[in-house]
Amino acid sequence: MHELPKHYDHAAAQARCRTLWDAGRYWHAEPGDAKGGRPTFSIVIPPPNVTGALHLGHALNNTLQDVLVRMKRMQGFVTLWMPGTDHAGIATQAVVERRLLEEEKLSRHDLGRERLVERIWAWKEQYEKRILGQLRDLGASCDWDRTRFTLDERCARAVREAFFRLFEKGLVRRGKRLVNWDTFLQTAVSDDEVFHEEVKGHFWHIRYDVIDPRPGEPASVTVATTRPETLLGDTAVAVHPDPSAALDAAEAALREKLAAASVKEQPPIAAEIESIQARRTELLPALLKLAAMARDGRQVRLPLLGRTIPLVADEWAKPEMGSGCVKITPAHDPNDYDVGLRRSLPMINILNPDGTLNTEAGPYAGLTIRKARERVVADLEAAGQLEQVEDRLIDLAHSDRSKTPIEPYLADQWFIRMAEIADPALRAVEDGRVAIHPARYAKSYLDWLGEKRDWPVGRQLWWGHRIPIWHVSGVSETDLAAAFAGRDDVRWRKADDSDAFFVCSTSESLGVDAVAGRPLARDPDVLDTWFSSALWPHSTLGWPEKTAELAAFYPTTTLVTSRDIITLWVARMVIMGLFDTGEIPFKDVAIHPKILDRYGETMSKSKGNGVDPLDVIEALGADALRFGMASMATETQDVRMPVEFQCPSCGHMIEQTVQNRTKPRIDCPKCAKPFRTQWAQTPDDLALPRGPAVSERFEAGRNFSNKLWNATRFVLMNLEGYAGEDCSNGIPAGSLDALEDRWLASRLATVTAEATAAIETYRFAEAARVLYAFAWDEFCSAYLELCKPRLADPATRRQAQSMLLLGLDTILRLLHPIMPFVTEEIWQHLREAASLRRMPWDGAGRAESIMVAAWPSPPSTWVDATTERRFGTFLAVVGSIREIRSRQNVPPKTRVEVALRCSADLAALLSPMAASIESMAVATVGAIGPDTVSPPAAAGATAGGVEVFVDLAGLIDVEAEIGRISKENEKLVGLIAAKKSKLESGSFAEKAPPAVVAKEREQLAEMQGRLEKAVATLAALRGRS
RNA sequence: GGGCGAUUAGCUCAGUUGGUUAGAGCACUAGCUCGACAAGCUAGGGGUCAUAGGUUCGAGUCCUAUAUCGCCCACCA
Repeated sequence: MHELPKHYDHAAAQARCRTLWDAGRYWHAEPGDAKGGRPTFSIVIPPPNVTGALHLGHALNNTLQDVLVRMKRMQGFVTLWMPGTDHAGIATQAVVERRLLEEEKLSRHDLGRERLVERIWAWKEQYEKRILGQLRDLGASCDWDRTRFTLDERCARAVREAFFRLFEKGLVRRGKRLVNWDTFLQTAVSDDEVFHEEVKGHFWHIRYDVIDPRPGEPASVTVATTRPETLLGDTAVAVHPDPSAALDAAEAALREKLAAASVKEQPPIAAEIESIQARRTELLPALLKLAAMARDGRQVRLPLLGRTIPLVADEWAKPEMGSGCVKITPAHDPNDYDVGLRRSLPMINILNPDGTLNTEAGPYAGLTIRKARERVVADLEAAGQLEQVEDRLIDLAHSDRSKTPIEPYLADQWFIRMAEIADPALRAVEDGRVAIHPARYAKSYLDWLGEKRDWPVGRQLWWGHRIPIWHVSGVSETDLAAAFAGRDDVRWRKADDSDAFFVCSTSESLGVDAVAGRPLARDPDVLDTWFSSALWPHSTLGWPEKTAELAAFYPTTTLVTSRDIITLWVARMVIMGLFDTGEIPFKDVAIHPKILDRYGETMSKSKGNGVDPLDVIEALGADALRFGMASMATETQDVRMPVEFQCPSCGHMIEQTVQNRTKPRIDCPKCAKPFRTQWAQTPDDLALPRGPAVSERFEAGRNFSNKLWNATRFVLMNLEGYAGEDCSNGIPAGSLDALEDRWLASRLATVTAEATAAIETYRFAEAARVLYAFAWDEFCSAYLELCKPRLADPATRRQAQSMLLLGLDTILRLLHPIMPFVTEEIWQHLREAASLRRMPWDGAGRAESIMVAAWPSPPSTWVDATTERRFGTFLAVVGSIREIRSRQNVPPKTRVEVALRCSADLAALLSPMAASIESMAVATVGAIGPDTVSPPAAAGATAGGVEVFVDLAGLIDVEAEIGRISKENEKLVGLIAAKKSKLESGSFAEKAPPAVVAKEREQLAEMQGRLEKAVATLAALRGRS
């Protein structure tokens, strides 16, 4: 006999399974296998950044992908899950640079481009290994032989080719753009890499004097700014061209808002209206004059530098705000930049790339922004130009990567024109070729893409794909044509604003030093990380080569990702996939929720509210983590996950709160022993045992693993004498005479269909719930219990063994995508102990691993609603006996005498089940049939049309029974009254569909019958007491 | 400012096109060491489905408003 340990050992099982899977390479996909018409299924992993370790979001994302991939593989698809990591340009370089500065006090310039890139590669090797290891720990069945990296040679080739094609079509341009400049990393960053944070600041009111004011004209204008140092780059002061009309419009808008506002919102709006009215008398006359002066082309003097700058009329200056006038610094403010373009103003860049001021700033050149601000303010004050200083909270843009303030900065940038290439991507989602699940997320995709904003792709970094462009000046079109004659891997284009040429090539090196004696200079920029990410589905498969992989697996089937990168990544993949290959990159996009902590905050390492997936894997097992993840993957937007610290000494769970989550050590309130957290710094703290941050939400999965393990343990303990099935359809000889066997077969067919459909439509939580409930409540609690007496009887033993194996094996296969380790471990035990078993859906031979076992496909003829209903009656009878026992405080081992009154039909059904009732309810079943008479002292109940009598003679607490029945009757009377009034109200019976009405009547009759009987029982009991 | 979503048991969440007496896990209460499983078994308590209106024979489910919370996007001299 094959006996298992009492507890499932997840650590040992995980190690064994990984060895087995790697030995068999079951995760590997060969494109050649798809030739015989076998369907394919492919997924590319959203490549994790090599900046660090995987977090719970990754665990969720990858669990869901693996669930899909494992099911499809078992269903016989040629299944590819492409793994890989992302070089994450700016993020990775920032991390490495910061460490360099902290540990060696070196900047990237001290090291130089080549050596810095070497350092980053070393970092990448280390973290990539760790990340891939974590994915394996999670059980991800990626095709490890194909692991890619967004910066590897294959991806680089695709990047050069894609860029080249964009360049060739004139979609890559270079021009002046106002960018978010990160002065620490000295690169432009995209809007997506910027976060806003409120900081305390000031609002400075500065007076600019009008040049040669005429009588009756204002002698000065006052403007307000939070960044006084930018006045050094001012090239105008703006006033609204028609301040009177603008005030009217502002007031009208406010009045409209006031009318629609709630009572609570009204006062501040009313105050705003008042302030506008006040402005009409206090400010408007001056503004009107200024507007007229602006039309006359009058000028003001820039304080400190003394330059003369024009007064311009522009709608951007809002008369209802501030002084009504605004300084214009086109090179350092996005709105001012627009004004500058509209009014053809000069644009003066006052910053060096490192954030110090350049020579345009005159005496302030060389100062940092902070120092310059102090000096400018002091000098303004000394000059008497500073009118007022207010304290104010400022929403300041910071770089996501360096955490330093962003400076808007005018610079030459590469960008990709979206106008032409966005349309096909819009259409692909509009017409459903790319389907987003849940569908509501399609809106953010379409909205974002509809704006068709140019994509700035250059980054002034060293870590990334170098832009495949060379600059050359002083040459002619003819020189270039001569130099690159016969080369179709080279294209060039004249710069828009100079006589230089840009030369683009798909080759890594152009192979020439000079064109007509002029040197070629490689562009120093690298591409935005998202550029290589956008190519990920086709670049990993070998594009632009016409590889077998590309033919077999592209377009991929499904992309699984979280909602925050729908625009950044999903949309760009669709754009580039269509542009490069003419085909969509994937058919389905499955969006999954974000995991938040108990307060609804996003998890992050810096907040200290995160959970390390490896802690969960270690403490509860990878299957527990995965089951929890699948259960959380509902269609709602976020999932809250309360986090606890687990005391390493006593196992006690300590709720993680805002107060304790950043403490380096915590004293366990139960055992009083201290443990350390991720924040431990001092040697004393570091010496303590570590208390992992976990969540009780994963315990259900751990318990479920153990439940499956023990169900298996039971089956294996009872396999003696098992000789395999002797019929070809997998259903044991003797067919399905027993009700419970027909029921099991029916349930297996139903549950298989439900679970399969749920996974196929990305309802992972539904799949987890259905399988959990079936395995636990139906297979273990009901079927397994029923088998106990049958296994003891030689006449039924063999049938029970076969059916137990059928049920267990099916459950294992259905659960394998969600819980691969425990199901594989059990599978291997079954291979050993029950090698003769054969499932109806198995072909010849037996799978060495459950990974490649056939997905169950019970015939729909197994589904039998009548049997399921009847079995429900049986379970209800057992349930009501148990309930009576419990209420009567009958000791668990004491048998009770039971009689059942029911129709002849039901009696025929229940009689063969008597032994089962006896074993499940610790009872002795007496009479069953229509003529059954209630014992004189009995506790009664009605269950699915069966009257259950438990003889209480000698055991009972009659008063308790009277109390219970009375209480129940009260409830029943209420329900009956409600139902009656509903049926008799007239309108219900007239208007509701007949089927619904009939059902209601049926229920009413049943309730009334039940009540009558209960009243009779009550009378009998009262008579005795 | 624009868009999207959430509000159901103490906690975390399900709840299909409107139709039995609204479910699960955890937590709670009582009882249980019988050879599958105490990470378990049996039974139980606990919900005017955020609030106010409306549509309907019938609303957790549909509509309108309100409140609270969250996310995305844009903007803030």
